[in-house]
Amino acid sequence: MRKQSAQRQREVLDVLRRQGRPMTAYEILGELRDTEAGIAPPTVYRTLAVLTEEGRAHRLESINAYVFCQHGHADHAPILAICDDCGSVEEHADESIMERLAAIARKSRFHARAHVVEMRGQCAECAA
Amino acid sequence: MRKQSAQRQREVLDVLRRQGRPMTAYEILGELRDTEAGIAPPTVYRTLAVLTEEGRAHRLESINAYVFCQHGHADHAPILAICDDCGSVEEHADESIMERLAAIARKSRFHARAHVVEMRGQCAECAA
DNA sequence: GAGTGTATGTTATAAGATAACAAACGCGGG
DNA sequence: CCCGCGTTTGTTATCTTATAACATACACTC
Repeated sequence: MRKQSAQRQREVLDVLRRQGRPMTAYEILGELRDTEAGIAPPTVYRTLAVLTEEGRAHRLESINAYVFCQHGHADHAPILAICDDCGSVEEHADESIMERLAAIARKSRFHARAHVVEMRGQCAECAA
Repeated sequence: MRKQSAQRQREVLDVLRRQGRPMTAYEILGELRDTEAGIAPPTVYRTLAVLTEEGRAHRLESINAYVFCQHGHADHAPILAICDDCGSVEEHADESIMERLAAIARKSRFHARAHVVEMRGQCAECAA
């Protein structure tokens, strides 16, 4: 009755894609429980760790939630614009910001392994 | 027996400055309890909300902690380099990154109210 | 088919944050 | 002066987020 992690990952990713909005780990857990009774938080967190590591999902640090990765951007960190009104997230990429961050890191000899770039505010629709 | 919020804010800021490192809300709470017995989490969170709002302290979204603001940078968001080994934080400012973010927001008509820019990795000392 | 290393499941609890209500203060009008 | 009322602060309880620690099952090799 155990599941291969690859299958778990697909399931979680499917939930995120279906919903198309940021979800907390516990919201995802709730969805998974519809089809699989006894599943517990650590399972979800472990799966999300893999998915975010691989860039197939993103963690929204400022709201403790996760979204499906829109962009197939291989390795550059996403810029996430989070609407505080409707909860939607837009994903952007910008090479120049990443370069600039790299430059700052170089200058202070900081070895960056991960970046977090988020904007909080109102999306176009909610601001209208 | 009540305290003016201004005094509370000074106390919290003093703790953060004294320690010179990121602290969680509960760590700050612990320090405050040394001098003031019955203080509770909401008091600390409320004070931190004011301080971060005013830019006198920063919240580290990716590690749920707070630091004293080094820079007196009036209104531009800080770029925070967090060392995962020793926990130190370096604060940077970079106008061009903020402009670039503003440009991205403009293009998608996103109304940004706050920015989060963090780097996670190893500081110069720990990488040496 | 026993031994061993790794992946997954489970239980329990730690850590972070806030809702909801209560009490104190401060200030303007009577 | 002191009453009423809005605002700030304190308190209790609870909710949400996340993980430690241990248990079990599987996969692979010899």
